[in-house]
Formats: sequence, structure tokens, C-alpha cells
Amino acid sequence: MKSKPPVSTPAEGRRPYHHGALREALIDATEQLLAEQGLEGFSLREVARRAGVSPAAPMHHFGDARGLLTAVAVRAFEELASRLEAADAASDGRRRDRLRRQGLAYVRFALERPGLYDLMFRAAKLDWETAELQVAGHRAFWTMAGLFAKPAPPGDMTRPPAAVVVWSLVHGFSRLALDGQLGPLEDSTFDALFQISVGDVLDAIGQD
Amino acid sequence: MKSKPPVSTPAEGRRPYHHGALREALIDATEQLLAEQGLEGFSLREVARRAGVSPAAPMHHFGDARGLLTAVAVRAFEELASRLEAADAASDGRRRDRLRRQGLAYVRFALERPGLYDLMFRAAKLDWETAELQVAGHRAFWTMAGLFAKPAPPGDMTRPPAAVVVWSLVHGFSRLALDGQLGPLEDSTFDALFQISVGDVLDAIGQD
DNA sequence: TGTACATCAGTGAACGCGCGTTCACTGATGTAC
DNA sequence: TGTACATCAGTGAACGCGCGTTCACTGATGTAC
Repeated sequence: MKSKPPVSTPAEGRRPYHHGALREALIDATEQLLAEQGLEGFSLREVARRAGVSPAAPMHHFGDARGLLTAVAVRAFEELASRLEAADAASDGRRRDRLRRQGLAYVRFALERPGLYDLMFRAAKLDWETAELQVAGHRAFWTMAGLFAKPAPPGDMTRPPAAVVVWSLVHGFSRLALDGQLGPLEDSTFDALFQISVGDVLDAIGQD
Repeated sequence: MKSKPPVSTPAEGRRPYHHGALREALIDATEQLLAEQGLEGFSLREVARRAGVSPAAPMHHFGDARGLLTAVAVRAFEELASRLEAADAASDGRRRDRLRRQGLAYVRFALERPGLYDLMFRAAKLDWETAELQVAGHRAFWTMAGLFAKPAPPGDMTRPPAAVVVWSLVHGFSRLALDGQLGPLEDSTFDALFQISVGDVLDAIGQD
């Protein structure tokens, strides 16, 4: 069990010089790290360690730490958008129901992925010039905002007032919950609190 | 101009060994630093530098960096509470007007003091066991929440649903604006955006 | 009023840390002919 | 089918940084008698 020959053994036991799928592996490792330690726990070196690669390796794929985090945020916005779309598809088709379901899905996403959610709105850690990020953020935003207005093209920062209200509600609720301002996380199910507070207001806003 | 005697000159030009009001000076320096560089720019050492004192000096007054930040947050919550109270006092006395004015005052505070506002909700940087912080936070919260329910005692995390909605709205709006999600800061006056979006919903909620 | 002494509020050097990034390099891959 | 060579994707050591905190210390203050 102890005597693996220290050199070669050509096709087995030798980790290859090239990783093969390092880019994806680094993004996965970052997501995992954020899930475990939160955004404050992130470091490029730790991610490299988890991917089993030297600290300089990530640079080849992302340029710098912000580049990696931006790629992670793109995925996160895409997942958020997908969840909102799925919630919408599960609705009865009336705006009121579509809105309430999307609102709940939004809050659940934030509470289930606190590290990712922090990242998505920490502007200094991201490069919002990146086209993919703009597209993914745009898609998520307009999944909800589309209930109130025709989507603006990506890159356009137009924010219909009704969408600002709805986004403020769900984002504010999520942030307050995540930051511990709505009581200890372990005690309460925020779903219930959401339903009797923000959810009811969404109902009113969603009325045709 | 060049020949100040290098030693003594008893009562003048000698900075005294004891500062006299270091505690306040450190809090002031921190507020200034947060205003200039934001929360990410904060460091204990930089604050000590600005107060003209050795890096270890703050420990005597605050124990550690969190202690200092907590003291700063106490002041910040007090200022927020004062502004909400002032807005309330300027109202016509009807709940609808009281709520809308408080909401606007809240958002203005957040946008005028971004570094402080970040700090107030970054739980990891603060010690929420500190009684003064609980009291100050409680006072600010219940200035708004008092429009909907009888205040709970400090330390109690009860959050009336209507207050959760209102707080989510103004906090969410503030955060989105600060994080650049409502468009570039330099272009727009957020007051106007607030009035036609969140403000109108507050009106509806404040209706008796 | 004077004096001893405990206590308080500072100093400044040092510790130990982990970080992002740079650098010169090397091993592997893929492409042109 | 083989071979030269450019390019790509890694290594691992090192750089330089600023940080929060600790430590042994000292100067100033205030209190007891």
C-alpha cells in the first residue's frame, strides 16, 4: 500500500500536466467555497487549492480574481432567471399569480444561496462591463419586469417603476433576512413571513 | 521657520502623551474614512493614522476592530432614527403622510451615507450583543414600525408584517440604488424615481 | 499640602498571516507542410 | 505519416503588501492618607 513508484507509471496515478477542464472546475470550486464560507471566505488561492492547481493557474482562464467571480455571477444570474421562469410557468397565467410565485422563487433563491446572492450585488467584486454578465442580469431582471413593461434591450438600464417596486420588495426582504434583521434564521421559516407580508403586497400590485 | 527646538518647549508644540478625547476622535475618523473610501476601505490602522495615534491605541477603548465599528454603527442608527423622527414631525399627522415622509428620509440617509449604511447591515462586522447597538437599532426600526403596531421591548425581534413590507421596500430600494442596479448614480435623482415607484406604494400601505 | 502608588492611556516594534499577482520556466497539444 | 514549431496551460517560488493584534514599556493622572 505504501510503495507507489515515485516516478512515471505512465497511464495511471499520474495526474496529467494539463487539467482538461480547469475553467469549469474553478467555477465549481468557487461556488462550493461560497456556499461553505460565504463571500468573505473567498480567495483565489483557496479556490486554486480546491481545484488542486497552483495559485497562478486561474489567471490563464480569468485574468484575475474579479474575472473568476464575474464568471460565477453569470451562472448565478442564469440560475435565478431559470427559477423565475419555472415559477412563472407553474402559475395559473394570471399576472397576480405569476408575480407572487416569482416573488417567492426569488426569495427562496436568495436564502438558499446566500454566498452567491451576496456576490451578485457586490458591484466592486464584479466586472459589469462583461457582456455575459449584462445578458444574464438582464434576463433575470426582465423575467419579473416583463410583467409590467416591454423588455428594454440588454445594456439599457431602463427600470419601469412597477418593476422597481417589486424588485425592491423581494430584494429588500431577502437582504434583511440574510443579514439577520428579521430574526434568527434557525427559528422561523421565512416562507411564512414572506407570504403574510411581501406576498400580500405583490398580490395587490399584480392585480390587473 | 526651521529651528523649533527638538526637545520640550513645555506648554506648546508638544503633543501631549494623552490624547484626551481619543474615543470620540477614533469614531469621527472612522466616519470620515467610511465616507471617503467606503466600508471596504476601512482598517483599524488607517483610522489610528488619521487620529495621529499608534496602531495599538484603539484597543484600549474598543477592544478590537469590531468594537470600534459597533460604536460607529450605534451613532449611525441614532442618526437614522433622528432623521425619521424629524420627517415624522414634519408630516401632516396622517399615517399616509407620515409613512411617505419617513420612507423618503430613510432612502436619503442611505444614499447620503453609503459607507455607514453598508456597515449597519454587515452583520459580521458588528457585535449585535452590544446593548447600545440593540437600543439604537430598535429605536430606528420602531420609528417606522410604530405606524403599524405597538413597539416591542428592545431585544425582542418581533417584526409586524406591515413593517416588514415597508422596511423591505425602502431597504431594497436603497441597496439597489447603492449597488448601481437602478442606473448610474450621476445621471438621475433617485428622489424622483422613489416618488413614482416606492413612494406611491407606501401611500397605499399608509392609507387608514 | 505633599507624597506614594495604583491605574490608566498611550508608544512603537514585532509577530505571523494570507493574499493577489509576477516571473521564468516547462510539459503537452495541435497545426502546417 | 512524420516532424518542426508555435501556442497553450500549467508549475512553484518569490515579491511586496497591509493587516489585526500582542508585548513590554512608559508617561501622565488621580487618589488615599
